[in-house]
Amino acid sequence: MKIEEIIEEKNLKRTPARTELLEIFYTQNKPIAYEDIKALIRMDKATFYRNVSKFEQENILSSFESNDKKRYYELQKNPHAHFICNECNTIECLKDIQTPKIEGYQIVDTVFKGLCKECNAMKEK
Amino acid sequence: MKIEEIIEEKNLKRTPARTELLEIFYTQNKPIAYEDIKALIRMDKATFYRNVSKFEQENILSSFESNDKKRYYELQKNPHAHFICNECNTIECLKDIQTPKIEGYQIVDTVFKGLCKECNAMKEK
DNA sequence: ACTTAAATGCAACTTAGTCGCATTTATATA
DNA sequence: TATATAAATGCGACTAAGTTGCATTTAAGT
Repeated sequence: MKIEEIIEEKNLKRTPARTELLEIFYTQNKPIAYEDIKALIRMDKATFYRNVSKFEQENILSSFESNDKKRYYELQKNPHAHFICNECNTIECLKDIQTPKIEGYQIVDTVFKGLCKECNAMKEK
Repeated sequence: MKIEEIIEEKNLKRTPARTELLEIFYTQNKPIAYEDIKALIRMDKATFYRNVSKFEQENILSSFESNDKKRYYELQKNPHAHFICNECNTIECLKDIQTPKIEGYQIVDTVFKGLCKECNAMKEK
């Protein structure tokens, strides 16, 4: 689906800031925080935060907080779980892991925390 | 296991601040953030953060970040997953959900995000 | 009692994220 | 095509979580 279609489908105003943001989220195929994106965008940070917040309400983006206190945003097409390593702090997309269902709840995102493959192997030695 | 035993088992110095902190974590049987605890403790916030950080290194506590940007800490005895509601922001302990294993990784904590039972039922209507 | 490394308190600092307000702009309608 | 208006933006000030450096205190071994 094209960016313009997403914006219009949700009855949002099609502003340059929003197009710019969604284009970046489409290109970067991983969760990104404001810090990662700020050099690429022209809008004010208040505009950034207001827009991602709106996108989240509209289920265009999902987000989670990482160990570094920053909020990471990602497009909601192809939802998948994430793994945050407590040792090296990298964030990994787990596209092959299916997350469990919980009766009555609606799960939008799943975050596992612990030791990633590399750090875990390191520790075994 | 008693608090004194935990501290000594990990070869930590037994200070009043640490005893106080662990006593609170034992009493409160849910994840707590600095804001929740600050009225109850006498230590400086730097001491709080340095200690919970140390406790985490020693696997006495685990932590995760919630929607409100705050880090929540919880004792590591009886580890279990958590559910954070994107609507009402409550944090729920999922003691009956067993978290999936991932080959090669060590999972310390699992956080599900989405709509809790109440908010999900509300939305169905 | 003495020694010493570790823990603490304090104050200054950093930075993610928010908010109010004046201005601008996308879109609907006449 | 001009106009009205609600929504979006930029700016600047603000909030609060968490960190850091440093001087002082303290737990624990000898």
